[in-house]
Amino acid sequence: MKILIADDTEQIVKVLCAYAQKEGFETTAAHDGQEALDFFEKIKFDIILLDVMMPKVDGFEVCKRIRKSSNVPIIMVTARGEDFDKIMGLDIGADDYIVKPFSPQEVMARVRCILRRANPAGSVEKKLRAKNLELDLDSGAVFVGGKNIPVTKKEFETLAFFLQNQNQVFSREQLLNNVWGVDYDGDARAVDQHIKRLRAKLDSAGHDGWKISTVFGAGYKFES
Amino acid sequence: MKILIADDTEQIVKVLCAYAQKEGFETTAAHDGQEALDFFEKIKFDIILLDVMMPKVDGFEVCKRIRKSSNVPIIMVTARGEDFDKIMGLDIGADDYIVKPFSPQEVMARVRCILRRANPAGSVEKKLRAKNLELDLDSGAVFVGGKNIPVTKKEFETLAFFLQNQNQVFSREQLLNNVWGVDYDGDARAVDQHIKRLRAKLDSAGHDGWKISTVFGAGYKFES
DNA sequence: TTTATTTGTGTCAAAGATGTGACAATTTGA
DNA sequence: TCAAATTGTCACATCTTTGACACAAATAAA
Repeated sequence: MKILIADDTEQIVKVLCAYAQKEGFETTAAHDGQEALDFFEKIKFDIILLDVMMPKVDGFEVCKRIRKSSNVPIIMVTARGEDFDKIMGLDIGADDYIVKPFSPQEVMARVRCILRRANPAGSVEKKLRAKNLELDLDSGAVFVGGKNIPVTKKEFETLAFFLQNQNQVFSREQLLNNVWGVDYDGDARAVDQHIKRLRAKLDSAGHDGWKISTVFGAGYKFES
Repeated sequence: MKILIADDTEQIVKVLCAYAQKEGFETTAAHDGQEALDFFEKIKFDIILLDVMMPKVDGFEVCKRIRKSSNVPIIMVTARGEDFDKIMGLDIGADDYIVKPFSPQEVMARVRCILRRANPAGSVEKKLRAKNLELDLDSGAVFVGGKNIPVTKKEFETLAFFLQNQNQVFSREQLLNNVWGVDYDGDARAVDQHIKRLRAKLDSAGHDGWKISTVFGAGYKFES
């Protein structure tokens, strides 16, 4: 699943990309309308997120041009609710719209909703797997060898992030950025606690060819 | 089975289409009265849903014009209860009407009801099942292990929604949107009360491999 | 070996989420 | 219209999660 995220605010792009990746999307970021159109020509996306106010070519125009050649789902992002009619009116052709400020979760919920609607067969992969470990993103459930292991929200998100980036070392700071959010400012050792709790739960369930390992002086990685 | 859904609010059209599709309808969406009439000329629908307030040609007018050439079942949707006489009076010729805000499930129940009335022979019993739990969508009855459990309307709708989306976590807000209606604005904790009351009733009836479980920090899900 | 740094882990308190009873508001039915 | 049933709000008790802290254990460096 590929998603194009177009917004001229670097911070927003980063956060949304992070979340989209967490859900298993391959993300592409554009910082103005022209760049968005360029990417659209080169890559076939499954869904597109467009900010209305962007340099060079604004979101409305990008949306209209894309619609000339594609029915790819488009979600518009705007700072003002008044754009509603313009966006949802038939002349633009967007599928949904979101008003700033929004939470990344809200955005991803809309994305999932749109994709589910566009793909009723359920061709969206909602599961993450590694050997005998399985995460169900819909139910928030973790299975080891088919056995359900109850985990908390943060533990689940942490584990999901590792599953999506296997065999890669992440520093505590990187994990905080990706799982907790870019503007989280707490003790990096909080990560340790979650790793510890995850290990305890997963250990008791019995591994098979995978583990969360410590890379001394660097951070943690999920090995499989 | 083909259904025409005419409403100028994109959000409402989308939700209703999604529900209708889930029940096996082929859906067509119109966003104003003229569009609705155009579709009516081209396609033979089994039932038509008309919003009263629509651009270009309002729902009353659409209904009247359709009635000149067809007896297709029509359900009117209105924001005010005062339109009752106008809709149900013989001068219009609608078969049923629904007042906003409504829940998508309520609409589909009316649709099924009208269709059964119009076509008694070809009707199919609509039932939802999970293990020893059974919901009869037509009568609104709940059975656990064959034993009837009396539940209220909202409780039934909540449970029905869970049955249709098993093993998926829903936030209180999502449940409000899907069961209470998209433009319902009340305390999200109302959901808690219904869950609590449902649990109490279902618990006393004896489960078997299923339950409504709490996902801390996320919402509720129906597990089976 | 000694020392400094990093990581593992038990404990705990604060923040926040949920369960629930009481009651008010609303709807339904007679 | 009144009474009963249903639904939603509020307040409060309780439970969960989470992250900070302290100290022990492990690792790397000297």
